[in-house]
Amino acid sequence: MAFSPDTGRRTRVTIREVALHADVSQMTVSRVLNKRDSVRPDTRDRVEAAIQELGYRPNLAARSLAGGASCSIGVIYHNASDSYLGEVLRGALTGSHAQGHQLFVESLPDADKDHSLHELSERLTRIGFDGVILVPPLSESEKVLDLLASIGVPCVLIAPASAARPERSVAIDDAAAAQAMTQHIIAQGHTRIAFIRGPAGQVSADSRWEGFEAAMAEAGLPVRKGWTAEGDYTYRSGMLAAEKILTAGKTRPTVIFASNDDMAAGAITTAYRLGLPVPDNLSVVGYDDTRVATSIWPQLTTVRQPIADMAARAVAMLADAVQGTAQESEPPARVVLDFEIIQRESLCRI
Amino acid sequence: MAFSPDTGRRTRVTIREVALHADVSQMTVSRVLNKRDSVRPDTRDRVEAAIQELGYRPNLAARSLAGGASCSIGVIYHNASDSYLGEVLRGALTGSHAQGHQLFVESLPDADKDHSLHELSERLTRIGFDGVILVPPLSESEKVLDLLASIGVPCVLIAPASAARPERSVAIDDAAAAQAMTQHIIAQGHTRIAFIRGPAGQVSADSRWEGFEAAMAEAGLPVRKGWTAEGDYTYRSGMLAAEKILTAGKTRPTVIFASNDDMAAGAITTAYRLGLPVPDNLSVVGYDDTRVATSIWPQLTTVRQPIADMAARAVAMLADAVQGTAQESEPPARVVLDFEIIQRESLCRI
DNA sequence: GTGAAAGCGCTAACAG
DNA sequence: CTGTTAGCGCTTTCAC
Repeated sequence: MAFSPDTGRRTRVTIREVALHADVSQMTVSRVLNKRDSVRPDTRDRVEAAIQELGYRPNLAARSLAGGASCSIGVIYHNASDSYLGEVLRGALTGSHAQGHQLFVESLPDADKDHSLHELSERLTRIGFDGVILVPPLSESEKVLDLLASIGVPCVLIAPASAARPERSVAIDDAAAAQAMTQHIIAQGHTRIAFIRGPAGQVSADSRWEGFEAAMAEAGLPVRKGWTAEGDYTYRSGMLAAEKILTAGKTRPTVIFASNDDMAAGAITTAYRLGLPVPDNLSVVGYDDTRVATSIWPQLTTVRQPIADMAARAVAMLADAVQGTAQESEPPARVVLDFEIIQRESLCRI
Repeated sequence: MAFSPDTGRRTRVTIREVALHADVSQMTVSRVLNKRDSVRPDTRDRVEAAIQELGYRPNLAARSLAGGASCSIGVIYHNASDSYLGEVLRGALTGSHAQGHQLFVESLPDADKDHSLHELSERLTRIGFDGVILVPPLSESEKVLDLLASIGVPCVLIAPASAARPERSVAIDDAAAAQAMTQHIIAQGHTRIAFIRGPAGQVSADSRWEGFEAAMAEAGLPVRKGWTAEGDYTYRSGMLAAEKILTAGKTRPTVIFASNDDMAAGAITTAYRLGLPVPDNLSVVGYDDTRVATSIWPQLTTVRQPIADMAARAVAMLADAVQGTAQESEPPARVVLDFEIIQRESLCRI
């Protein structure tokens, strides 16, 4: 560590000192740092040793200034999506630092009110983001997308984009995930399976439903009307949907598959109220693996989305788009990441 | 907007163009931007007009590079604190951008394992944060604090620091908040009040308990042993605590005050299971105003902490500390922000 | 393969 | 009150 002579306070090690120490030029250090061109192996080793020894860390501000490639990215979200937010921010932060971008966060109080839309429009032009990342359910709001398109701000959706939309997006394959989870449920011996779906018309909700149907058909199991309900992704709607399902007919399902964790949590509460402890008398599974999944009891068997990775990826895509690095053809506009089935206590064998 | 002649793509407006446009020097623009010194009103107006007209936005990278005052700040958290995380990051992001700092996020998988502590220690020295922000419950972990102290990394705790600790902190007055909430409950006509406290020994848990006791004493109400239970801030422990309280004696409390929202949610579930709908037959209140508070039904009456503000403040304090801007005397090492009582549906008059 | 020069956009320090 | 002169730490040209 270097110390400034006057104050004695720590001064950050710069590339210059590393160069001096390794007896090379700054450029060579920079090349090693960026794994660029070819640097002779022994030179590289010498530089890396110096970096290690001096405890050098690059100054991101300097880098992005010199590189000229930095841009300011806005993460826009809406209250209802708070469950993702922490993860999204974490991922976006990681992704933007790696590339030296400036990250901003904006919340849109109410996605449906024109008032708020105008506000967003103003803020957007005032701050002048180079690009914008939309967190669900904003990423499914046609109004917001249209607004962005009219302003001409490039954006990336963290969500399954509807096929009709030209926007870039990063998501998991909801249909495949729901199908995989349904298969997992069936593999546990269940045959009487109920489903709580999300709002009709929302791409992600529709896909999850399709995946469920596909797996049921594949297994030759019936999708009973009385064992199907629609919710709006809230805890409350999960309670109501479960009540409808569990009090419908004479026979009850042995498991309820809810399209998100909040509704699964609501279903569990209803089950208890009806004297059906989970998972002893009824299994419940969720989707998303948000915080509720582990903060309730029993903890939810659910589908995990790699939210942080998705956000990091979104940042990278956005940067490419803004800087024109991405050629019109090469990188796919829609990135699909892998999901994971997380087995916890709310689902048991039968 | 300026366009580069070759590509036709937008090029960011710089301070230079603003200066040209307003017919002043860059310095004057800079002074207007930073509200520094005195600039003649009409000059200022001219500059501001130019900024507006050109749609100028400062380049944070350049600013922090030139200012030399930037530092890299790590936000360190632990799984259990995820409920805050989104808010913390939001606030920290805002605070750090305003001052041009670099923000990093690190998670500590398990705060109690030595293994993980070593890992943190390594990462800390490797990345070389200039300072660190600790999110609860990490901010109450003596081990982590000791580690940080031994490495010599300045830190700010988002939490009530124990009086014995020298660390800087930003928090709300937990005792006062719990007392205010208890008074609010009493004002609704309740006299049979139960309390679910957090882990004994944890500063915040102890303070909340003290606040509750103080308000009860003040109102001349008894704190019954059977109506008191301890939890560990999890949903599960809230269920158990509520079960203990509600099945204890012949008379039941009319309200349960849980020390956090998760436990309150657990208490509500237990209440339903025991045939006591909330809030008709039992009121429940929480603390923190995290996401669960509004994602369950009925929504929780709770105490709100201004988490984002706290984080922003923490960033500012940390920057001061790192840069030595703060004189040993002047700014208080412990900042206390205002809380707020949020009235929702889970508490009703009696 | 490596180095020297020039500057990214901004703000400190001093002049005037 | 305002302008001039230097850089901040890094990367981009170009040379060699």
